[in-house]
Formats: sequence, C-alpha cells, structure tokens
Amino acid sequence: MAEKLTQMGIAQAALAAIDADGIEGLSMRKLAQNLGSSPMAVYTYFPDKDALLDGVAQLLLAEVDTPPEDIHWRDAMRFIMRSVRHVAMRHPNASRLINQFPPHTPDALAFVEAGFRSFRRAGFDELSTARCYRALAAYSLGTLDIELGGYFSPETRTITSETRDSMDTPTAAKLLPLVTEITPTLLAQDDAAEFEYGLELLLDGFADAMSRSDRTA
Amino acid sequence: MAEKLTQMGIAQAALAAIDADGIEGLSMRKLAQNLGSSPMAVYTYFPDKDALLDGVAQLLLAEVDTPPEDIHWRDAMRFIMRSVRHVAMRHPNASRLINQFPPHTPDALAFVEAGFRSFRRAGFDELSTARCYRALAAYSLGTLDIELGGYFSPETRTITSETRDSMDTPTAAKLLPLVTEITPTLLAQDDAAEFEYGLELLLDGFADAMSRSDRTA
DNA sequence: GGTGTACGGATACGACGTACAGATTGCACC
DNA sequence: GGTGCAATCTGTACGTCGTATCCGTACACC
Repeated sequence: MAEKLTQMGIAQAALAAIDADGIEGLSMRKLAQNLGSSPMAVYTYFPDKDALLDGVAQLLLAEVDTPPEDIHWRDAMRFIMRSVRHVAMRHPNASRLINQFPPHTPDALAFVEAGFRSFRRAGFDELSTARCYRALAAYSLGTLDIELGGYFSPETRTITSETRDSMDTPTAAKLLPLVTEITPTLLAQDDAAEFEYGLELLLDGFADAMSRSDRTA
Repeated sequence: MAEKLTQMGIAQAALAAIDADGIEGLSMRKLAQNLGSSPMAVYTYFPDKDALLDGVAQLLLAEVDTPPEDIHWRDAMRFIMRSVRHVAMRHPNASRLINQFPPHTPDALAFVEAGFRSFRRAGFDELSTARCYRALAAYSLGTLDIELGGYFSPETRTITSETRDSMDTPTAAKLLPLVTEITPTLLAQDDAAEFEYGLELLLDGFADAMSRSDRTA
C-alpha cells in the first residue's frame, strides 16, 4: 500500500474522505488508514488538523475555473461566480471549508487574480476593484451558506421562549403570518435562478458606478 | 449554586462561555461546571450538543432589533441588516452560529417577520419578497464570514502546489501581481462602509425591479 | 400515603487530536 | 564504502471530548 506521502496526496485523500463522510466524519486515524500509514505521519506535512482542512480548502478553490481573458468583465464575473458555486456543489460536504478558509496559495488564488485582471482591464481602479470583489465575495459565500448549509430547510429544532414544546404550527401561523405564508415560496424557488438574480443586481450596480465615474473623470 | 436549570438559562450560559472562550472552547463538562451541575443534566433540555448550539444561535437571532413599522421599506431593510451585523459584532466568537443555524423560534424570527411585513406593505408580492429576502440573507451571511471569520486577514498557511515552503512573497508577487497590488487596498477599507456599499446596490436593484413591475401592472 | 414522572448525578465507553520517543530510511560528504 | 545527519514514519500514551446507561431523588397528583 502507501504511495509516498505528499501534502497534495494527503489533502486529496482528506477531500475524498470528506466528500464521502462529511467534515465531522474525518479523523486523522481514518485518514491515515486510507493512506495506509500511521496517524502521526500526517503531522510531517501539516502541523495540525486545522492546517489540513485549510489545505483541503485550497484544493477546492484551485478547482475554480479561470475565465477567458478576452471577455467583458460582466461575463468574467458571472463565469467566476458560477464556477465557485459549482465547485461547492460538487463537494457539498466540504463546502463549509470555502467559507472558513480564504484562498492563499497560487493555485487557489488563480481565479481571484483573473477576476482582478478583468476589472482592471475594464478600467476599474484599485479601490473599485477591491470594493466589487468584496461585495461579490460576500454574496458568494452567503449563497453557499444558504444553498449548501440547508439554511432554508425544515429541521425544526426545539427551544422557545422559556416554555417547552410550543411552536406547534397553528400557533406559529398566528404569531408569524408572513413567515408562514412566504416560507413555502422561498423553498419553491430554483436555487440557480435566485443566485443569478442577486448576482445581476450587484453587477448592475457596479456598471452604474463605473459609468458615473467615467462621466466625472 | 445552581439556580433551577432551564433551556434559556443553559443557552445563555453557553453563549457567555462562547463569548469568552470561543465555540471550540465550549464543552459540556465546562458548561455544566459553570452551571453548578453535572454534564448530563444539560441533556434533559437539549438532545445533543448540536441542538444546544442551535439554541445559542436562536438566542443571538433574537437579539436582532425590529424596525419601526412606519418607515420606508428601504430604511427597514437597512435597519435589519445593520442590526444583524451588530449582533454578530457583539458576539464575534459566536457569529459562525448565525451562518450555521437559521432562525426558527418565534423570537428569532421576529425580525424576519418584520422585514416581510415591510416588503409586503410596500407592495412587493410574495415572490419578490422571497427573492429579496434571499438576496439580502446571502449578502448578510457572507459579510459575517468575511468580517468575523477573518477572511481577509494574513494568517499565511502552508501547502502549495506540491513543493514545500514556496510562496515567499517575491515569487507570489510575480505570479499574482494584482492580488499583491490589491490585497492591501482590500484590507485598508472600512468594514462598515463596504458593507453599506453592497447593501445599497441590492436595495437599488430591488427598487428598480419594483418600479418596473408597477409600470407593467 | 402511594405512585409515577421529570430531573440530576455518577460512572463508563469509545473516539478523538496530538505530544513524545524511538525506529527506519535515504542521501551528503569524506 | 563507511559514517553521520536529517527527514520520514511508527507505536504508545495522555488528556479530553460527547454521550449512553443506570440510579437516586423529589415533587405532582390521586
């Protein structure tokens, strides 16, 4: 068993394990077993489990595609945003890692660099580029929380205001009529379409700001 | 020691412990000690640790303020969005819980209900309300990841493409000139101002869509 | 007063992350 | 070819975790 261990190889095995069993299901012992070696061997390549998870995140982020160089900035942003979302959807169990660890390796930063390039080529200055990147990052990360964290799903938990077992549906409907009315609508929508909706609003806003600054310049 | 235990009391103690020591620092044993009782006592009120964390999240969400009823929908949304952000900033160690557990108790849903009310009163139909809520939720949750998860901070980790210790700064600058150029700008911005920037873009978009649908109706 | 039921405590189990102390390997240098 | 050193990997062990299980207690209700 046991090809030579490498950082990449270990991180890939960890990603595979997470894809299969979830993040909570990953332990150093099980990972080592998959790799045909001893638990502590991993610590030669990663100082602790958190660093390993970071490594897995970098692996995910490196999967994000880079847009062609010659397209309009709007298309480039759409391309990148969709690609991030698709990577997360290919690895639903691992997607939290994307929210938790920002890209910081060259491979993981490739798509960021490409996005920046696209903005700058279109005439965005440094500040506008930073601003837009931040807004897109926030929207994108939040989308992952919502779509892959099951944010809008029905896992009714307990706890209420001091009394047990309240929150029977009829009572809730009286207290929260609009939540009751709108939640089904929320759940019925297509995730991809809703993602695009908000994305276009942001891109529209960027375009407006750009054209305004053109006119003043 | 030991007032009578309650769901609320336990959740509050857990929140206090998390505020002090972080989520990872919270254990059932330490929590029980703070409460002056035995670890297993908590399990009378919460089926497991995850349910307890959910309870803490509900507590946080219940801290979100409800906007006055008579203001313009745009002001109401600003109000709510800012309040969510401020709650998270009061509990930086606990803020991940907001991303992980959606509101589902009456108290935690109060601000959602108020937001829906504001949209509907302004003439948004069910679908538009759901759409806008989703976009705002995504932006808001992503903002928490970025501002409180330290997303843009410098915690340089390791792992690269197969080789160790690369990613010395000069090399990075060659490979990723724009990342190198723009990252300082990104870090230098004021979090609150950047948050408002993206928020206004979304609100502008909602307003446009509204006025367009008025004209067709 | 007797009985059931909600509550809290004690103990224990299995799994976890990882510190530490060797063993093993491969390679540089004479 | 031998010798030493550094990197790599293994084995063992410690402390901590979540929580299953079993038991005692106290109070509500008839």
